[in-house]
Amino acid sequence: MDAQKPAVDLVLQSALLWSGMIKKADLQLSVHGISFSEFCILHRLSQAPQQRLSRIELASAVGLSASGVTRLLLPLEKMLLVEKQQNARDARVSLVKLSDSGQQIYQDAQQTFGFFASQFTSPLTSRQQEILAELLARL
Amino acid sequence: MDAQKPAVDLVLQSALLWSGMIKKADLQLSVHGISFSEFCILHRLSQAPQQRLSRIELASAVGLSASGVTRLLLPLEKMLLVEKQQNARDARVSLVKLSDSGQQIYQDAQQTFGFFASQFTSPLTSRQQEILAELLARL
DNA sequence: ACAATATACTTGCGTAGTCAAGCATCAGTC
DNA sequence: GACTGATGCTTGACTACGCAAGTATATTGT
Repeated sequence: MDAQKPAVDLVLQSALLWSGMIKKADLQLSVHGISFSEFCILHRLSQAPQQRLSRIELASAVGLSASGVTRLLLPLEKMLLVEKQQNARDARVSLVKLSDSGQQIYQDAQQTFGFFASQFTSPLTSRQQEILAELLARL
Repeated sequence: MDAQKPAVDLVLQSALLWSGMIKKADLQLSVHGISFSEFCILHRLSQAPQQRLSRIELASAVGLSASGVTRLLLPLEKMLLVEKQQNARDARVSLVKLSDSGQQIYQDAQQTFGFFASQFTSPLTSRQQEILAELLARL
């Protein structure tokens, strides 16, 4: 049981760190009118083939439930950052495609977020960041 | 801008990882009738001097707002896991003290959580866990 | 071909949390 | 000792989800 203490501390420390990180990121991104979750969506879409994905792919890519994605996309559709499209092969899936203006907003937000992420990780050397990424990737 | 990509990926990867981790932890802890946030509260209280803290100390310790703490504590008070106490020196602060039954529940939950945390971190050697903790501590 | 089951959502309802406003109390200043 | 501002906390209104149930479509077994 005592042997578990480092693991417990590691997990709790990390949870605290990332909840704070998300709040800071939200604050930075708010100048573009989007939240961290919305940025994640745009980010995933932007690197998807044809800038489009189904809603469940999106859900797992950003760690949300299907209903969470549905609700997150509503305002993005209203802002015309994404478009709803149909899949010819399967009428159940409704694809989400990054629109031109969505691409534009994403580019701007990506600048902001990239700067933020660099700042956030700046206490580590790039070698240390690599190590960190690799360790996290194993979890 | 391309130089920022590793930092961006690192941050997004981590956010996804920890949101998933918290969901798993919530699931494990649900057998004790508490959430991950509630466990954090009990954990901090248990290691505080006299097992008690003010609400704002608790808030910053678990990464919540003051109002978030007020609301989280309501059910815990109803379940009698914590008690409200007054501070003789300052009538504004209301201290939160871990009750005996709270201590008991915490011990049980801590077993569960310790096991979970060990499992979660098991892909890494303990040396790697140390390195990870140290890197995270710098952020 | 047709039932049974599985998948991709959407929606209603509930919970967890935030922010802003308000209240009580404390600390410093005149 | 009354005024001013900061601090600790609570509450109202809101947002961001999740889960369970419902709908539409696809797939599989017979």
